[in-house]
Amino acid sequence: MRIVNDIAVELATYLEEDVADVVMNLSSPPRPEMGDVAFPCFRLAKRFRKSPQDIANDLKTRFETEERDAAVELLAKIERIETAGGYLNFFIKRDYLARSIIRESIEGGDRPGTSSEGEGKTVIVEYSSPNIAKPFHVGHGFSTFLGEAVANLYEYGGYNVERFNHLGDYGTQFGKLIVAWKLWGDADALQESPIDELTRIYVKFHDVAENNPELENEARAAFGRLEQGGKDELALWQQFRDVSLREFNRIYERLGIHFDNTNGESFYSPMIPAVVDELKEKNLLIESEGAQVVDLEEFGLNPCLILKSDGSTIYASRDIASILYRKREYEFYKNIYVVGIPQKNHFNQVFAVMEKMGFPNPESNMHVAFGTVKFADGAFSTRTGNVIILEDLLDTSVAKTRAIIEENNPTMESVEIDDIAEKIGVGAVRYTFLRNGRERDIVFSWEDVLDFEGESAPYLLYTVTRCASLERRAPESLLERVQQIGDEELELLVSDDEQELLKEISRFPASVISARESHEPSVMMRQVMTIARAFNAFYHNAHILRAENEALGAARLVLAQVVGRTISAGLRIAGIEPVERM
RNA sequence: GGGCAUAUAGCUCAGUUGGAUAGAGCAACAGCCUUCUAAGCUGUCGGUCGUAGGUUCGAGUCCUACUAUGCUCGCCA
Repeated sequence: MRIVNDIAVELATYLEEDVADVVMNLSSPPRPEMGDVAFPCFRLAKRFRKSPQDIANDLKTRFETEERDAAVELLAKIERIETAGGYLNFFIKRDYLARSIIRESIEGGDRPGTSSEGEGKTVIVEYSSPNIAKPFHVGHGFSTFLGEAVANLYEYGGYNVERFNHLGDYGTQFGKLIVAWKLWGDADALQESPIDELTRIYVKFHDVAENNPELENEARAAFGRLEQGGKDELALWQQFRDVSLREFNRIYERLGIHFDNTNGESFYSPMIPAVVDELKEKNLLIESEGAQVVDLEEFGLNPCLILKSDGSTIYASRDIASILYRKREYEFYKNIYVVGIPQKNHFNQVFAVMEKMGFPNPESNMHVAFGTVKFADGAFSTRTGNVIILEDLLDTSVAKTRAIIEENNPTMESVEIDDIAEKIGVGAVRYTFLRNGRERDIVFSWEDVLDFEGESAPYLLYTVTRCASLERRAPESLLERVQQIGDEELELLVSDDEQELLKEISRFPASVISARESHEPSVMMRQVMTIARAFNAFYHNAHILRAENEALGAARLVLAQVVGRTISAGLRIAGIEPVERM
């Protein structure tokens, strides 16, 4: 709400403080009957040597008697000012509040609260990053959904976003796969169901290696040959990579996610010698137990391993190479890694090495960490097959959605149901990963993911369909009136329900900014949920198409449209596609 | 043992740079479909904010210690 800023400007003038500082202190009272905007005066008590209550009273008087034009103009929009226990509470005129919030929201069109703050700035978001030859389970889903939402949040702020999928396509694990394939591989099975076959031999490798430790050495040797460009190894690696990528792309297609860059670890590996040279040149590399490390004691971290004792590379060296490459090619403003919490230490080390190398703005590299998806009795494990494949979860969710739609809409055509069930079912899964703070672990439960009541994506989508349905059913004359809605009509939205809803709508843009700055889509998600709840209460209590008079009906329909557009915008940022009916 | 997280209602979680009577959803219970979609709405029940100190006019929020849990601590990623 712009008037909040106007109030802050006045207060700042009276108190001779920065407007920004005053804005920070303004808040909303806990209950609507206490006002719309609150200013706590406690911290001013020392400065003025008065009680907060007295200061609040002085400010109230000052507001009410000030004769400057700006102040008079502002006061005209304020119903009254009250003081209560050290708080200065402003009651904004309801008609003004209704008109200004709706106008402000309409200005944003389908993207309310969008901005151009990021113009000319490139942000790299690395996310998803599955490992070749391993199943795409719901743990990868977390990175995929969170990363996409973070990328969307930056785009919404006008940034140029580069979506990176840092494929895990290199490392000792491929040595293991190569060895395992030569021992037990089945070419037909690989064509039939590549990930299953690769997982099978990978699991078998670990089983057998437990009693035959020399297999591990063979695997390391095989990876060494791969890195040296060995023909056999390279051909196998390429094949494993191709078949895996085919499966991953099917999932990304379904999710509507498109990466700008899918260079995996293998892409950066050849750049490592240059990194090693640079580290040597800067005297940062020291030998330790046969390996090459960078000491990070000054950062309170353990040494970062750059080259293993056999001279082959490791993930830290690949990540360092990738940062240098990205800076060179993209001149990024931020380089964001959406990777699980367990790798926090790793990224701290890598970023510390960057700082030691004299990398400009080392804090532009950041780790956006997220919690672990696990079962009640422990973490997922590919080796034991104790995982939930993301596609299975999506299919189950879509199937359940379909059953509900069929029950509620006996006449709906099958193709339409397919389309809607897919969007809602997938949306419900995505929402599960975005609803809470990202660093929280998720204990997987079918029951929770498939609960479509209360705080859920279907609830939000249902609210959107209610708004859409109103528009479909509205008579032509009302729609025309809505097209050219006037201030005098919008000013009719003064009931408690309407005012509450309006205030929640007005908070959406700030929630998007906050979500972006903290890389927490949940912040925006919650605001959207609050708007939906407020709308559903309003919808239940008030008639819209059958309002007391047409002017009020038109205003309420505009309100419903604004709600629909705002929730839809939030859903799209979350990667969830709104539907018209369900 | 060192480091980093986390601890709020029976369960899953919010709680804005420290501010007014700590909030949602689920579960349980009681209501609301002849009325714009009941995947909805309303109400009831439910809390020593892990424990103990400290800072402050004021602490769920900041500091210290402790307890519990999780992650991590070079040749996997």
